[in-house]
Amino acid sequence: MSRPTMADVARRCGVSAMTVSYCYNQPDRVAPDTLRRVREVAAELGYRGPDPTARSLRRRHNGAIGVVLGEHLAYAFEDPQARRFLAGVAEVCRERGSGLNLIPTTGAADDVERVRSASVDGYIVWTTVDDDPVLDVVSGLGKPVAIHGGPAFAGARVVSIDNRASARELAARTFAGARRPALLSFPFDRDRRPRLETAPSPETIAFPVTRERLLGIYDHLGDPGGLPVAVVARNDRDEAAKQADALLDTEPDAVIAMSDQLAFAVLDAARRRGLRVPEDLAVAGWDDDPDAGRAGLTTVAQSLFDQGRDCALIALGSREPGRTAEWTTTVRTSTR
Amino acid sequence: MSRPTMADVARRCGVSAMTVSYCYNQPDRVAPDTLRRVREVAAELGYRGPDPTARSLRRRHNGAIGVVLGEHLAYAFEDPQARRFLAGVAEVCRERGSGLNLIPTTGAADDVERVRSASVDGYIVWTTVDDDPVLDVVSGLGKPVAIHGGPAFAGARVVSIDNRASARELAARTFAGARRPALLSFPFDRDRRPRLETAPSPETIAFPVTRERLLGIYDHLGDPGGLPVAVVARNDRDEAAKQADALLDTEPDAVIAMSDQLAFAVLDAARRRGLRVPEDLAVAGWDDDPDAGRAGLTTVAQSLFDQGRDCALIALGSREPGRTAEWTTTVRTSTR
DNA sequence: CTGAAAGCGCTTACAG
DNA sequence: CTGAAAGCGCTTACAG
Repeated sequence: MSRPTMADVARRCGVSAMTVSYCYNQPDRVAPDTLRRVREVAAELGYRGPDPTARSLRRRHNGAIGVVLGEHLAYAFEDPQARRFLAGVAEVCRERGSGLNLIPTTGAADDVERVRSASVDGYIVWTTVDDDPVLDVVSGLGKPVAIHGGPAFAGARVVSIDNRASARELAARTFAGARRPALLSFPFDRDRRPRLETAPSPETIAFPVTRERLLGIYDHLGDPGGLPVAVVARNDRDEAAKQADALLDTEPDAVIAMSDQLAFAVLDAARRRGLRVPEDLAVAGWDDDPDAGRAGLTTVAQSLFDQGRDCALIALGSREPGRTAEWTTTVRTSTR
Repeated sequence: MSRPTMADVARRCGVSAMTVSYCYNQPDRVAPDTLRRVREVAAELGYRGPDPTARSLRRRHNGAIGVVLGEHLAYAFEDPQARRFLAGVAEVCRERGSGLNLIPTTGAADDVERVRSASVDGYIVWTTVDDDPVLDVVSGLGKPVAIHGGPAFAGARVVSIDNRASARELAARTFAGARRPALLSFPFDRDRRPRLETAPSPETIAFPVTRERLLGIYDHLGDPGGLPVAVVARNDRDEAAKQADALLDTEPDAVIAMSDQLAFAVLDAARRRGLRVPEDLAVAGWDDDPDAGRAGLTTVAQSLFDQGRDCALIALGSREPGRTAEWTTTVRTSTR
């Protein structure tokens, strides 16, 4: 015999399968003697409890949520903010006894099927582009969907700060009195090609968070004029060094970076050039990273951990109305 | 009507359910006209494809592996080696179209049930103790199990370097000519209490990797005598600063650390005290971290990424005999 | 190229 | 306190 089933245990005990089922699901309802017998026989047969898949089918409930990551898993683990977010998701999963299914996607053709065929009760989408086919599939499944950072999508709820408003406020602070503002930006789209642009059009940006922040900055500037915008391949301090340098080559006197990691790259580059911060160069970022205080960095503080929690609650079917996440500008010494 | 099922599509099409099934699973076998009809009707009804749970039950195959993490998820993400390991696991999952289920455990009572009730085809166990009840459950499920680093367990395969041999060799190198060797160690057990011990007994150590490395060091020393052993709470450079200091207070002239992260903590502490490396203090670690070269650190190189791959292949049921992972000592300038 | 039937292993509302 | 029956949504080997 291969793995014993509930029916095997029942037969061997001389009881019905549903009595065995009750032993695992509502042991109080079963006579103590029966319970003991069933447990003995189960141990003897090597039966370890109800098959999770069969149980899920019957209960119409998987006890797991899927987290769709718009990048390689290794990248998601390397990004400090992604880690904080996932830690928040994991905390809720633990509280609720729920499983956590990681689904990395990279834009490949089989992404959609891998996402669809995950046995989960709800989805969280992390880092996606406006036209991601995964959004369409996931939102048509009749399961709850939380999208972090956007885009808004019918059948899904977005958890995000108001990126545009935060960018507007940060620009007002950082670009005050500046003559040559500049921006170090997250990638525009999935190809993640690093480059230097001038006042790019927001419509060309596929990542909603990036686009909203650019829009907020344009809101403040009124006319983006010749705003230099360096685009990094990903949110990594060391990898961004080159683009930070390219940006400083344009001789800005104020730089907004789309994260503290990128802002650190700007501060590193400024130090190499002997620039004084904030006198020669004002710098600001997002996230209020643990190192931001030490670095004196002005930044938009937000809790990715809490946003991870919110997304998990949504994916688990909590009915609370999605509220916009909180943010606040923490002003330190890197701005004038 | 709630979510449409395959039967709904079949009825609406005037075909049998199994023809619809074939449309999704073996479309070549279906007449082109039928295929088109079925797809049309499915789209119309909002049917997105076979239910993953029902399919899994029927096929007796979940298309996912479970990774049991012996710590909070946030910790696993913070440890560079854990990240490399998981990246290796994820790579195989992508190649095979398999899902990846993360199951953090902390020694709590409900760990066992959460692990058992995951709908997965195989397990990987990362960072566990000898008497972990999870090992017992997982190995009795009739599913393939890979344990990283040990302990050996009936019904499971271990993927690991020979930690004892590597420690012996590293000790021979690092402690050569030393009069006062010392050790900065991983935690001994799940309570992860930082402390300073003297020549602790290997039997008191619940984590197999830690124990094997201590044994290898004792092999070299012959008599561990008064070997100072500082124990950290976890594998984190900054958090280990305090224990590194406590260890240097014993005035050793050679320190082996159980990872490069911990070795960096020793180098940091040595720098603060103005000690010359290796003249005053020899230092060595494990892992050959990306930063180890820059730091001139002698270390036992191993690929956690490849070990992650191996574990994933085992968990997916690959029949290859488990081979011991490779390691090699990379000698740099931190030892004499 | 398509279908009738069986069955994956379990849980549930209902009787008794 | 326990059981007979139905059914969760699908796939498969077999006929035709």
